[in-house]
Amino acid sequence: MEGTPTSRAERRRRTEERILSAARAIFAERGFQRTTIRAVAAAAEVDPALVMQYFGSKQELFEQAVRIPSIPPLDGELEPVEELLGRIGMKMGPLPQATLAMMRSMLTHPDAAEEVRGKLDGQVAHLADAMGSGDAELRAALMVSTMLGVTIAHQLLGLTALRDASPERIAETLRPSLRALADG
Amino acid sequence: MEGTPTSRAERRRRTEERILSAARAIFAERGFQRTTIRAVAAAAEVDPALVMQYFGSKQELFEQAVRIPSIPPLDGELEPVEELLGRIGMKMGPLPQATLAMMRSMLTHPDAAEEVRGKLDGQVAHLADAMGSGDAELRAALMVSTMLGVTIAHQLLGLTALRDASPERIAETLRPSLRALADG
DNA sequence: GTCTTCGCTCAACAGTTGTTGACTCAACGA
DNA sequence: TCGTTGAGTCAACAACTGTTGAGCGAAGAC
Repeated sequence: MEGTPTSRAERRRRTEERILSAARAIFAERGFQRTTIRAVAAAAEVDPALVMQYFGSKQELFEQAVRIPSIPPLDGELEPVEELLGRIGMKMGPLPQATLAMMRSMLTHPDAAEEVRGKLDGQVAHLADAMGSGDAELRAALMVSTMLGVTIAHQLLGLTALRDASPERIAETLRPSLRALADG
Repeated sequence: MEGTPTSRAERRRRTEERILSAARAIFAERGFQRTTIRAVAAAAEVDPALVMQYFGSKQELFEQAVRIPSIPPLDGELEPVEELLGRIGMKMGPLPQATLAMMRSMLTHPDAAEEVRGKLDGQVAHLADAMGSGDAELRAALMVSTMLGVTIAHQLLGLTALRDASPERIAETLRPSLRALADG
């Protein structure tokens, strides 16, 4: 029993984070449309009106919830291709809720689609200009698409053959395939 | 101006098909949740109540609309793996609206997710038992996931690098990658 | 202690949704 | 010709949705 456990500013930050956390979880599980402000509020043990007061609209709540702390760009050492091949395992492991929420919504929420397309286009460009040859952009796009497909099948659809495979094993098995795309 | 262009039975079949066609288009474009009975009815130039009278519920309308005429199983000649590799091009070309509707909805509509998972699991099993070796099932699952990812990126997200690439070129570039998975 | 600020709740509005029942009218069988 | 069937419409209900404004009560400033 602390005397004054929460100052006003502290209280605000906590409930705000509680709402964001609940929103991330529900957006990730149901996608944008099927997520209701009321459901988020209930999960955060808060009145629905408070969610509006904090974030203005459902759309802005979504944007805030899926805004990712921006991964440190690169260690700058490895070639992008080698780095991707090295990080497959990590990308197969448990993804942040924000990413899942984004992916879950990208096929039915135009804004999410735009956002994801932009991010993927960026990865493609980044890979492509480290690959050189003529159809590098296409091959890079197929690498990114492959990662996307495996992630969806694994994390969102739960294909039975992938469900109980460890991230490392998936990464290992997938590597030759991506390698084939990386080279001509 | 035909005298009696439409018998009663004929009329019914036509409007039913008109509704189904409109439903497929809108489901494919917006997914299950964002598709409204009213929108389908309007596109079919029909009263919303008629849609209900014909199909009973939005869910049943969806099921009927995405029910695919079941592709002729196989020509029975080629090995499944070779057949997949041969048909990549076709799968990259314009897909039936029913398939697009299914894919569009699979991340946000539980029933669609279940259906797709089942279909993909089937393809995985079919591929896997033609591949033999130890981790065949995992490799088959990754092949299917790759196809899924490329299709999503190409048809639903519209990655810029894939948007203006011809189906044949995509198939050609993707083949070595899938080949690498098919062999150990 | 007082006044103010502000986190938070309550109750409600307005729009949209899936769904339903009563009704109209032309096609059909006798 | 006449009664019946069934395709199609109209108006409405009930539930749910995002969103809003008035108000309560405790933390903070003075």
